[in-house]
Amino acid sequence: MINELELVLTKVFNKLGYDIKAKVIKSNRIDLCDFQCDNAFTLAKTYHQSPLEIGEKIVKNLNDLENFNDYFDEVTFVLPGFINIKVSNTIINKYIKILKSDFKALLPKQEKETFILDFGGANVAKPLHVGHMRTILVGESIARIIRFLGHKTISDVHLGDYGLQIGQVIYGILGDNKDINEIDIKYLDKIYPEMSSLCKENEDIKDKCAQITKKLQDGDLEYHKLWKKILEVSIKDIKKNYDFLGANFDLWLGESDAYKYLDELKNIFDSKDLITTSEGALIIDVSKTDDKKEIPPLLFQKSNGAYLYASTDLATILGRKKLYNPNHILYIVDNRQALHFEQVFRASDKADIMPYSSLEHLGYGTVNGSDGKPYKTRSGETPKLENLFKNAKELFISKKESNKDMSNEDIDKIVNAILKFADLQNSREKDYIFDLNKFSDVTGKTGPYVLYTYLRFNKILKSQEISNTLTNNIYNKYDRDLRIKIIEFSNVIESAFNERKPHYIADYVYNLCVVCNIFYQNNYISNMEDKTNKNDWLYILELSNKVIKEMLNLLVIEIPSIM
RNA sequence: GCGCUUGUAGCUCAAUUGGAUAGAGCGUUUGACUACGGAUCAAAAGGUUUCGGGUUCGACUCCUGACAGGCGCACCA
Repeated sequence: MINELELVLTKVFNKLGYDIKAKVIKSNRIDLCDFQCDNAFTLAKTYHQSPLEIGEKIVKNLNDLENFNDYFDEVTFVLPGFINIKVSNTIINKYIKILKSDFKALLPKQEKETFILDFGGANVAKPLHVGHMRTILVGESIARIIRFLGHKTISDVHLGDYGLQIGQVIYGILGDNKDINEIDIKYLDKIYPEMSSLCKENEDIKDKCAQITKKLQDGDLEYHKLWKKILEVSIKDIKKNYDFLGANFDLWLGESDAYKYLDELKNIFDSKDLITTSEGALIIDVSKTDDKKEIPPLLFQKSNGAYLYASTDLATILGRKKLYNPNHILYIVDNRQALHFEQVFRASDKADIMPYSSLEHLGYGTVNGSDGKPYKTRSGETPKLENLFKNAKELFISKKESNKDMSNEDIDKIVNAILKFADLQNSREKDYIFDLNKFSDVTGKTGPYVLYTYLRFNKILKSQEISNTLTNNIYNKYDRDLRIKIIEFSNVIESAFNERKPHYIADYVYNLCVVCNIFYQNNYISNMEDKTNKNDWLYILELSNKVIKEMLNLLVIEIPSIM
């Protein structure tokens, strides 16, 4: 609808001699109008006239349009320069009908592209924590938004499966004389933190662990066997947790899979003379002459010959390019790695592997506890993700007497909704506070509120006959507000896609539900005598529930059968 | 030290990317059903957007300085 309004206004602009594309936005003053256009200000500047003069001219021309009523109820000029638009029932219903017949009709038409999404990147053998939930939710949500617009996505979990922590764990296993068949997730959860702190205290042990890691990477058979076992056990646990969150990965690859590209990668950099030696290590200078800040060089290979995070990330880009030739690679990774990605992207660009512009680091903020510090349990440990789920579930069940009669499946879905909505309504890139109390919160701006709204309407819809016709009537303010809100959804998805921000969708679906609930409270449908009115409303409700359902899907939230 | 980032109601967060009177939820106070699910709805109180300067018709938003928090800076990932 906004696009069409812009076209109409642009035509008037052009007719008046103003060469500019009109911009229409949602009104900031819904007490005054539905939409507003603020172009009179900018026009005033470029054409050296007063906003008043220009604005009034535009408004007059709009009002003189022959087909004015196809679009508008009222267009007015308000000082200092606002053009306020109230749209007509005709255009509202036109768009409602379009959506009803083709739900995606109003989305922007874009050329189909391939996106690789790199998220979830857990480190094998290290316990999962709340931060992993963040990357999963943001990553999976963005993947679904991209797919909704018709693009192709390939999700890759990109496990950290070949780094120092593996050497540490193997060192621990050997020290314990642990039988390979007795290695399970409980053991890994115990041994990794032990070895990690041991290495911090003892340089010699750390060196030994690094040597083991290097030997593993060089193909040592015994270590390889242990590594395989660690992978098997750890991935099984990771999958269990990621399944609970509903994340789907097309690829379960990791750093180790990038190793086969390292030689070729090195040759590419060598052939372009981009690698230099520094203190025994190989580095790549990624600074640019016009840099305002100093970007340190990328460390490509350690002095002992081992490869690092940056090199495997580059090798991964090379591998992805060869296998899938994507248009974009998106990394949904903690903000703290911004510098790392800046270096990697620059290096990739310099060596013509993939251009800088096609690589995006979608950083997310740190998840903190209610004290504003990284989320910890009372005893000071980082809580395991699995326990978090368990606690959330218990809290939810204790919330209401009837909750314990629900099926386990429904409980899981609602708990998921609580966690995901609480998480995804925050803007992606900022740190945020993860409050356990939010787990038990089911009123207000929460997942359950949205689910409740959907289920309530769904019950009415299922019990009624609905014909697929809509009159041109709009019956009251609540009705009108709902229709306008529904139409907005395509614009919301477009912005969420452009900026890779799922919270736009969370915010929208919540607000849509608020409008729905106000409508519900004020309009009683079931026993209505006016059958035309009744059918129109059912038609609208059916559409709004469809929108809610699709938006929830984009937020990775499933709908339970009952609440 | 260099760099990045954040600062909005008591608390947790938004603000259509420079627009009008800065919006929600929680919490607090007060109301609403012999109706489709009360996990709902209506209303009130709560703000010098950390502080100062600048840019302009207009600034939470951009620039600049201060203050306060968080984070990153080569052989971890």
